[in-house]
Order: sequence, then structure tokens, then C-alpha cells
Amino acid sequence: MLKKERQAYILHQVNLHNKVLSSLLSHEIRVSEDTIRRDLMELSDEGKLIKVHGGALSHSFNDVTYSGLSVYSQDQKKIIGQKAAALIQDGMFVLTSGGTTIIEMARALPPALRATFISGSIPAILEYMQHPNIEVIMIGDRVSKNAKITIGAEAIAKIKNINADLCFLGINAIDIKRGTTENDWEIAQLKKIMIDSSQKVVCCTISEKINTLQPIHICNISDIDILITELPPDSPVLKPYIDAGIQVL
Amino acid sequence: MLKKERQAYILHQVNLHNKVLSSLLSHEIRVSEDTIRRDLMELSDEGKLIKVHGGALSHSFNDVTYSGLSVYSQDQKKIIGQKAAALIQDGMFVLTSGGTTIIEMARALPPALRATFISGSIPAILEYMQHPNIEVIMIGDRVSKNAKITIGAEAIAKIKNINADLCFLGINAIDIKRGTTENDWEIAQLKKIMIDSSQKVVCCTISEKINTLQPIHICNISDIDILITELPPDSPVLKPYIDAGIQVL
DNA sequence: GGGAATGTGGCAAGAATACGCAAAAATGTA
DNA sequence: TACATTTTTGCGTATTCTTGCCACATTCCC
Repeated sequence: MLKKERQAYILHQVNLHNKVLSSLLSHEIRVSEDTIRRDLMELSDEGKLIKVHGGALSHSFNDVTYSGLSVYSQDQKKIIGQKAAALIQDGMFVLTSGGTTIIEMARALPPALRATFISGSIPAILEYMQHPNIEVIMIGDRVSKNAKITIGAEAIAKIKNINADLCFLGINAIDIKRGTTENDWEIAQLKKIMIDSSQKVVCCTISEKINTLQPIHICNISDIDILITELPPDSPVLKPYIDAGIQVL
Repeated sequence: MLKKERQAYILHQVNLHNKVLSSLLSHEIRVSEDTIRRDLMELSDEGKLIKVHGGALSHSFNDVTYSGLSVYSQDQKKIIGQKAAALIQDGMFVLTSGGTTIIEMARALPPALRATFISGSIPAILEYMQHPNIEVIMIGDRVSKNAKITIGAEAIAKIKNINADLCFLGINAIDIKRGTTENDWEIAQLKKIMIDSSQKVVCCTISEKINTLQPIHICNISDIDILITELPPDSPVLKPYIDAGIQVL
């Protein structure tokens, strides 16, 4: 088993179970605990997980301490949310992923809007529920505790049967060559299906995620219709994406 | 259980109940009181809570002023929640409705418990997600904004396919003759199906709902296996239900 | 005041980790 | 291809962390 492969597996396990034990992993992958520990150290240095005595934890465990960082980009995300909300018109069927940018979009929805929102993300659903006039559809399945989203074959099958007007994805990494990428395999699968089930695909992300990569591929640049960031559309960072035919807002 | 994990659990409990007792925690998490005390010390040093003799208090405890009445009803529901949680054993599949009593049950679940919880209630799912070891399945469908639960043909079909060990229903009205009743037609439908899909049916309600009626019929007394209230089982109010063959806790 | 509960500090066993080192594997270079 | 260099991995040892237990002090409650 390759080192990268091993680390990807560890990361997947962490995102899946919120925790991993060095002893268990070393037994599973049949390498020494030293190797596992070194992997965990590296992943921890990269900010992918939190190393603790005996193993590692997912970041979602202490999002209390992380809130400082998210507050920082809160304003940026509000701008993105407003741009995104402006795309939705009465009567539309809208499919959305989870993520803080999507939450901000939900908060920016005009109260008079009448549309149908479909999502598996629990925080997103909670926001949509606050809205007086929109219809909310929850995708059911096993709940991933760290992603706070429903994940699994059932959810995928359900989304496949949908034909939505718009699909909003909060994304963690986008690159002009590699397209959008993700670090959780299952969430990547979900997003792929959501893209397939929608007429138009809107990607929302703060600018610092632009030109970054994560291990798992979601879609190519050509699959994206609209890209929303907090920057003005004529920012030089966004030029390559406009040239690639994406509508940038 | 990892140290960080344990501390996260303690913190969650503190924020939930505004106080924790060392003795209780040590029993729940199955570690010595020394360990709990050390954890509380550390968390106290980090400013996450306030250490006191015998346990710890939430920091927000100061500015929380309770209205005496609501606390009273809350305490009743906590008692119900604890009785209900005690019924669940490792490996069980548990189907639950929504409602405040069910939420209290979710909060009373021992952290070591490994079981699968299935529900369409969003507040209930949120509570289950806090638990370190239980698997959570969300039933999907249209979201009813006032009931905060997924409702519809899809949800009903999904529940029909389940064969659960236990079904917990928070009920608003129970009567020895008319059985349990409800005031929302769709929720009544859901509860009916949930009863059909479970080996054992547990009804949870505060005693003031006993011998009351609502317009829509859910099930008869004979369909109920266990009835949980905040009262001791030998209370005279409960006598008719025991005579009817229900196990009263 | 007195008994019970709780807290303190020390200690020890066991688990987890850091560190240095060497073998093995991969990579680079002539 | 042959050889040097770097990377990766596993092992032994010393060290640190974690936890439970014990003796004893302190606090709480009646």
C-alpha cells in the first residue's frame, strides 16, 4: 500500500467515524504504529485532522475553537450568499449541498420567494425551514455526523430521480485544470450526482479556495455553469475561469 | 474512548444541562472519578466550564434565569427520558417520533451505547448526532415546518420497509378507551406506520396528557407495549393502563 | 461536631510517543 | 547498469501521558 493511499484511507476513516485509533489502524493496514503515527502527524500538520494521544479526531469535534476562523470569512460568505440567492426565481426546484456558504445563501433568500429546496444537509434544512414561503424536501439516509449530511445509496438514488433547475454546491477546492475536488469520498459522490440531476450548476466558494486541490475529484470545470466568489467578477484570479466559459459572479 | 472525546462529551453535557456531577459522569463514561475530576480541571483551566465541588457548571449558568414552571415540566420530561433511554440496548434498531420527550430521551442516552436510531424528526436527529456511538438514519421527504418532521408518502413508504426493535412515540393524548390520539392528520399517519414497523411500542408522555383526547386516532391501548410517564408505576392514574396489560414504567 | 462526600498529591502500571538508527525501497545520476 | 542519495519503514530504548489507586486533607451537610 502506497503512502498516499494509506493517508487517504486514514483521512476517509477520520471523516467517517470522527475518530481513529493508531492501534486499530496499524492492525488494519498492517503497518507499524510508528508509521501510522507519522502519517497522523503529517495529516495534522496539513490541517486535515487533529492528532491526539492514541489516535486522531476529525476537525468537527472542536468546531468551537474553529469558529474564530469561520467568523473571519463570514463576511465574505455573506456576499457569496447574496449573489447566490439572487439567482433563484419563483417556482424553481433547487438542489443544494451543505457548507457554510450555502447556509449564508439560505439566510439571504428574499422572504417573498416561493421555491422548492432539496437537500440532505441538516444545517441547510434548518435554515430553509425558517423561510415562510419555500417548500423544503429532506433527502433521507444515514447521517454523517461530521458532515451533518445524509449519505448513502438511498440518498444517491433519491437525488438521481430529481430534475432540478439549479444546483448550489459549496466547494472546498477548485482548480482550472483539475476542476472541483473534495476530501471526503462519499460527499464527492453525492455532489457528482447532484450535478447530474440539475439543469445548471452553481459553485460557491471563498476566493482562498481557488486554485487549490483535494484528493477526490468531483467534476471538471466544463461541468460548472456559474462560479460565485466574494470577489468582483473582473478580479484577475477569476480570469482563467471566465476564459474557460464559466459565468462568474 | 479518547481523552479529547471524553472531554467533548462532558462539555456537551455541561452545555446541555448547565451542570454535571463527577459521580454521574464517571458512572456514565465508565472511568474513575479521578479521571473525570482531572478532565473537569483541564476544561476549567481552558475556561470552558466552572469547576465546583462535586462536579461542574456551565459558564452561561450565570445569565440563565429560569421560569419556574417551564423547568418543572422540563424535569418531568427528563425523568421520562431517562426511563426511556434505559430500555435501549446495544445493537437495537430504534424508530422514534419527534417531540420534547423524545429529545430528552436522546440526551439521556449513555455514551457507550451502540445502536441505530431512525427518525424523521429534525430536532431528534440533531440530538442523536451529538452522540458518539450511535448510527443515525434520517427519513427523507417534504419537511413540515411547524412539526419539524419529514412527512409524506415517501417517508411512509420508507418506514414501512423498516423492522425496528423499539418504537418510541412522544404522544399528546392518551385515553384508556380511545387509545392515543393526535391533532395533526399526517403525523398521526406516520405514527401509525411506525407502530406497525416495530416489535415493541413505547409511548412517552407527561402525566397531564393522560386521559385526554384529540381528534385523530393513532392506535388503541392494546397496540401499546410500554407506557412511560414521570410518575412512579404504582400511581393510581396509571392503574387502568396496567390492568389493560400495558407495562408501565 | 461528626460522618460522608469530595479534593489533593504522590505513586505505579500500562499505553502511547519521541528519538536514533539501520535496513529496505525508491529515486536520482553518471 | 552500477552506484550514490533520499525516502520510507520498522525496531529498541528512553521518555511522556494517562489512568486508577491510595493515604490523607478539606469541604459539605445534617
